[in-house]
Amino acid sequence: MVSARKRSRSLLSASKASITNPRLIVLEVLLKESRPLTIDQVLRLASGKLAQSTLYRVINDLKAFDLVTEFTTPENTMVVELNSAQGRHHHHVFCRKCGSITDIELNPQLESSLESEVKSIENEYSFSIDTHSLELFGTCASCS
Amino acid sequence: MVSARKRSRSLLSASKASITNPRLIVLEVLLKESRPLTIDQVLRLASGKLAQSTLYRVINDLKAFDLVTEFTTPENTMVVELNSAQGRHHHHVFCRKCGSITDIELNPQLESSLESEVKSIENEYSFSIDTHSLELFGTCASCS
DNA sequence: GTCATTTATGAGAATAAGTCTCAATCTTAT
DNA sequence: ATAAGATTGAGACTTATTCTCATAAATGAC
Repeated sequence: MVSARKRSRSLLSASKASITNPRLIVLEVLLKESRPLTIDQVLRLASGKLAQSTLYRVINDLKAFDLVTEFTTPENTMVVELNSAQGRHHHHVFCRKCGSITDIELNPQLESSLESEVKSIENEYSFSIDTHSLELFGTCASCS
Repeated sequence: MVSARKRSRSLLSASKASITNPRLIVLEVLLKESRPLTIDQVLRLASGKLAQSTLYRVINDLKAFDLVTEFTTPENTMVVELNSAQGRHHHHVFCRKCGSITDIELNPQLESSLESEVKSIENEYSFSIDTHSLELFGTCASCS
């Protein structure tokens, strides 16, 4: 098992991005947690080794390198998620109580009928659609 | 055809909410436009007859009366939408260029398989899920 | 209708998330 | 090892939303 630090390095060098401490820290945190994290969570997990402004900037950089994806919770806070090696298309479940975010995958059949529906919506409304996101809201196991 | 003002009044009285000018103005604007509107759009359409702080408060009130729904665009700005009489479950398409928002309905079959998938996700992840939202992103007809 | 009580409003202050600035510090390629 | 270029940190700034509180409007009892 390669260390998170080494994996972070190779992610950056594979992206031809310069290898700096803040970037490594953010990637390591995301690799170790392997779940979507809010800014606050990343900041806390980096335990003060990171300026807030740097974190925001680093996230934008990593997004540009296509290493992470950014989205926002229903409460409008920014969330970062590592684009895993496989990078499967997936969706999110938000817990209204504790705010936790869980990745889910739809069963492939449904996902593909969703995609064909999207195609017919493109026609019907003459939109051109490049992504979709399905979000589920409720209460997680530990909160109910 | 009943006037927007009258319809707004009866919406409020049906909700046992007190009938005030700002509330009427917001409801009228939403009734007249009959599409989701951002805060700025509502303010502009109310042409200065409404304090910004009042608008935010009124929106929260109307939400509490279950007369409107609030959500946010991918750019994180608040959007209000009237809960129409029928109040059909629907989804949104966002135009990345002009920011316009369009309501769409999925074909009922797909919507119901989505719902049964949601049920099986509830089991699999032991979440209890109360709503879902599907959002499509792309470019609208007039922008492409 | 009038009045007293309750409730909502407006204007601006306060908060909070995210972005920007710029001098100082790392990275990289040579 | 060094110079050129890219990145960082700290805090100022911006912008969206919420809060405060004195004033004004709405309601319900008479």
